[in-house]
Amino acid sequence: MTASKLSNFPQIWELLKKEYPDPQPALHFKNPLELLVATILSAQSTDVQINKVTSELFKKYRSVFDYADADISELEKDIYSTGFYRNKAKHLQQSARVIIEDFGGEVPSKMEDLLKLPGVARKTANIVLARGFGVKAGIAVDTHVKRLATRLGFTENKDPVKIEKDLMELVDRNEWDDFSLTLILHGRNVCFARKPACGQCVVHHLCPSSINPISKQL
DNA sequence: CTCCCGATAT
DNA sequence: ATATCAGGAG
Repeated sequence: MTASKLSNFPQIWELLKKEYPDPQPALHFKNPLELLVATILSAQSTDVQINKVTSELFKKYRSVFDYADADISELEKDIYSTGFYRNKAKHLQQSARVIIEDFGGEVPSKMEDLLKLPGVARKTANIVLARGFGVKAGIAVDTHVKRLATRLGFTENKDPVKIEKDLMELVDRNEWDDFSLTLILHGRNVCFARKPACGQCVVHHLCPSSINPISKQL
């Protein structure tokens, strides 16, 4: 929590906003249920892979009852290529049953309720709340947000919940959702996990982790 | 902390 | 062959 590193935040965020105006989610969905399902499936997978699976899945499973009553091994096959398919199938079915039994069959729109669904923690809940219901409950911290927030010096914490808290203090509440999406886009396009392309980064001169030694000074 | 796990890029 | 991907549960 050193003030020197955090001081770059306003400039970095302004430049990233200019680089990614109107960032949009990559997952395809038409309603809160589809968003919830796609986000549960997205764990440790790519959105390209998830969209490939959900384009068929959403034709077959149209309501929470379709998931609740599904044959579990059939559901596992239907989501197989997303990875972690046993856990995810179980989570989808059990979440659907909780939604039916405790929430009147409607995907809940409160953080407290979403966290009662198996397979849903803060990252997934934040996405569903922000994009599904327009509720600003927090900032979705996924692997990209975690990596970039650390590299850019926005946090020194490693626990996603603590990182989220740090970010919520830095970012204006109205920009929470855009902030997540922007960091994800920049992480996918430039600030790669393995070999960040600092030479192509619009904020490399402000980044404490920039690999380019020339532009780090001044 | 470990485990879950397939698809893709390097 | 290994690292990584809109993570979460036990």
